[in-house]
Amino acid sequence: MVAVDTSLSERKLIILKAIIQNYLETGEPVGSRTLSKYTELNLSSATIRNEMADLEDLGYIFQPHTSAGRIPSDKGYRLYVDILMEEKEQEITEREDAMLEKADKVEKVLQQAARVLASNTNYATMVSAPVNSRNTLKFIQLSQVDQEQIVAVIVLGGNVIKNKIIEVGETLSNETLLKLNMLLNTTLNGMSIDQITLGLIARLKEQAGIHSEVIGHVLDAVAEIIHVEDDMKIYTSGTTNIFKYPELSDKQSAQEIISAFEEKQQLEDLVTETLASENDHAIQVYIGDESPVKNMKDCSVVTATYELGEGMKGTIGIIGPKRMDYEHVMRTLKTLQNELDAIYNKNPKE
Amino acid sequence: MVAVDTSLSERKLIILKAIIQNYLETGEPVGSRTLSKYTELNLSSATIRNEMADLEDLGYIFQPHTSAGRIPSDKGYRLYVDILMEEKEQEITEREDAMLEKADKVEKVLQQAARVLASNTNYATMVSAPVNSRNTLKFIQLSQVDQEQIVAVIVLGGNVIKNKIIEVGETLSNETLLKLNMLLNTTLNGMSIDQITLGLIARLKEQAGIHSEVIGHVLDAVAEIIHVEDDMKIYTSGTTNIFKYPELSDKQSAQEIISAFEEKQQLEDLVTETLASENDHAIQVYIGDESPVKNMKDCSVVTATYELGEGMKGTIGIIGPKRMDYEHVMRTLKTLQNELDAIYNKNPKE
DNA sequence: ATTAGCACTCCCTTGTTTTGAGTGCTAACA
DNA sequence: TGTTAGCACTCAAAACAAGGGAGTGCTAAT
Repeated sequence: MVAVDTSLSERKLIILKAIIQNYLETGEPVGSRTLSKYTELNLSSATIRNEMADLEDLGYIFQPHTSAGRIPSDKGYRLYVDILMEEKEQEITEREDAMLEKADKVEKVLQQAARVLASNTNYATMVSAPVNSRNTLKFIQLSQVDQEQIVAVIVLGGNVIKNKIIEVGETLSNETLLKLNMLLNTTLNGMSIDQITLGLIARLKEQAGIHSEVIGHVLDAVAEIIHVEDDMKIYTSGTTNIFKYPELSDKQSAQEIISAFEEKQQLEDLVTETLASENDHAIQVYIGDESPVKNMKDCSVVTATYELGEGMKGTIGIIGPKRMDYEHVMRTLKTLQNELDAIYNKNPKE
Repeated sequence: MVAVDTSLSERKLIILKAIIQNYLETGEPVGSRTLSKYTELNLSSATIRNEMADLEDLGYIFQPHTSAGRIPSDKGYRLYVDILMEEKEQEITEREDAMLEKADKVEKVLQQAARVLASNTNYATMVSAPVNSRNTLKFIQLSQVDQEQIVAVIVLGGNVIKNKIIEVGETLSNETLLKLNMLLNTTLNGMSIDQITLGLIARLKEQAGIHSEVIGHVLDAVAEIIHVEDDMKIYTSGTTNIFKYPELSDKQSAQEIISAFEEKQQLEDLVTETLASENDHAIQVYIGDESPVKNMKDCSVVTATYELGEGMKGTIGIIGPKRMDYEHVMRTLKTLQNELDAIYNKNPKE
C-alpha cells in the first residue's frame, strides 16, 4: 500500500503534490494555469496539462466535469498522506505548551480534550473514554444498607469505582458479611477483570457455601458488576464545524454525519476498529470509503489511541472533509495523545 | 395572557384558526381563495381578504412579502395554543399502550424516552435526568482501600449512589474509621441533602475532634461529595429531524440549534427554567422569542416536568419549528410524562 | 355587509445569453 | 524528443428577460 507507484516520475509527484496542497487551501478544482505559476519547476500550462492527463489516467486526480480543473481522488489523498506530505516530526516533542488543564475527574478531562481539539482544528472531534478490561481490582466491599439491600463497591486501578445495589430476600448477619468481604478481598485483590472468570466465582461459591442460596445470589451479582461493560462513553465537540465545508453542508451529508455523532453507535464502531488495529500508537487515517463508519464515506477520519495506564485505552479522533489539513491534524492529535498518555503518570488522581 | 382579545369576532377566530391549521399542514402561506373553500362559513375570498387585513393589523398574521398569503405570527400561535386548539383531553387517560419498555437503569429509560419521543413526533427531543437536591441520605460508609486512600460511599433515596476516593496523608486506624462511620450514619441518616449544611458538618467535626486534622479533611470531602451537583445529564435524540423543516434547515439555523444540542449548556438552562416555573405538571409551550434558549428563537419548544419520586424532577422537551403539531406533541408529552411518573412506583428497582 | 371585478405586485420558474476558466489537440520550436 | 504557443471546444455558473400565477387592495355594484 505504501509502495510508490513506479510509473510516477519525480515531476509528476511534484505536480500532484502541488495540486493537492492547492486544493487543500482553496477547495476549488485547480487548473493548469494556476499550477504553472504555483510550482517551482517552470513549465508552461500546456506541459502541465499533459502531465495532468497522465495523472488522471493513473487515478490520482479527476475532473468534477469537463472543462473544470482537477481535484484529488481518494487514491491521490492516500499517496499524499503516505508519502508526499512533509511531517514536521522534530518539532513535536519540543514545542507546544499544554493544551489540557488539570481536572480531577477523567470525564472532565476527556470532554475538555474534545473541545480543545475541535477549536484547534475546526473539525468535528470525538474522544472515547477508556475501557478497562485489563484493569485490576484494588478493593471490594459489601455493606448492608438496610434490611433488604446491600451495596457492593469495587475499586479498580486508576481509581475507577463501580457499584451497585443488590437486593437480598433475607437479612445477612454482620458476621456473614464480614466473612464474605474477607473472602472476596483475599481472593480477588490484584486480579485483572479478565482473570475473574465464572469458574472462579463458582469456586468462591463453594468456599462460602454456608447459606448457599443468598450468598450465591450475591456473588453472582458481584460477578455481574465486575464484568458488565460500562457502555462506552464518547465525548464529542464541534460537530457543527462541518458546516464550514460546503462539500459536507448539504442536507444529506450533514444529516448523516450529525446523526452519527448523536446516536453514538457508529462512533463506537469506529473506536473498536481503531483499538483493534495492530500498530497501536500510530496515527491512523481513513480516507473516504476506507472509514469503518459508512456515514462518513465523504469524510476523512483521523484517529489516535491513548493509554491512561494499565491497558486502559481510548481513542481520540477528528472527522472532517477529505481536503483536511492532514499535517496540522496529525500533529495536534499526536500532541494531545502525548498529553493524555502523560496525565495518568504525572497526575494519578488529584 | 390568556384573556381573549375582545376585538376578535367569532368569525375572525374561525378564520384565524383555519389559517393556522392550514399552515401547520402545508407550511405554505395561505391565501384568501384557499380559505374560502377550506372554512365551513361560506364566504367569498373578498370578504375573507377584509377579515385577514384586520387580523394582520391586530398582529396575528403577516405576509412574508406583498402578494403572498398570510402566515401566523408568534402572537397568532400563542392565541392558537391558548384558546383555539382543541385538546382531546378525554382520550389521554384511557388509550395509548406503553411507550417505554422496562429497563433496570434509569439512564437507559431516559435515553429510550428521548428516542421514542423523537420517533413519535419527528422533532428533536431532550430528556434531562432528575436532580436530587431534596433527596434523602440512606446510608453512608467510609472504607480503607489502602494506606493512603479511603473510599466514601453514599446511598441516596431511589438508590442513587455517589462515591469518591479520598486521599489521606496518614493511615486511619480501624477503630477511628468505625467511630466515624457510626457518627456519620446516626447523624446524617434520613436527612435531605439540603439539610446537610456546612454548619452541621462543623459540628460533626467538633464531635469527632480527636485527630482533628485528618478527620477534618475527611469530613470536608464527605460534605463535598454530598453537595457537588452531579452535572446535569441530558439525553437527546432526533436532532437531525430539524432538517425535515426547510425553515430550520439553512446553515445558520441548523448550526445554532444543533450546537445547542451538542454543548448541553443551553439545554440545561432550559431545564432549569422549566423546573423553576410555578405550575409544575402543566405542559409548557415557548413560541419563538419566548424560549429561554436564544438559539431557539425560530423554534417552538414544548416541555413537561416528570417526577421520579421524592422531589426528583426532570424535564422532557421537544424542539421543532413554530408550525409544529402542538396537539399531537402535547398529547404525546403528557402520555410520556405519566409513564415516567408511574415508573418509579410500579417498578421501584428491577 | 358582501361580493364581483380589476389593476397591481412580486416571487418563482423557465429559457436564453454571456462569460470565463479550463481542456485537448495540433503544429511549431529548440 | 520534450516543450510550448495557439486555437477550437466544453461546460458551469452568472446574468438577464419574459411569462405565469397566486395573492392583494380597492372600488363599485348588489
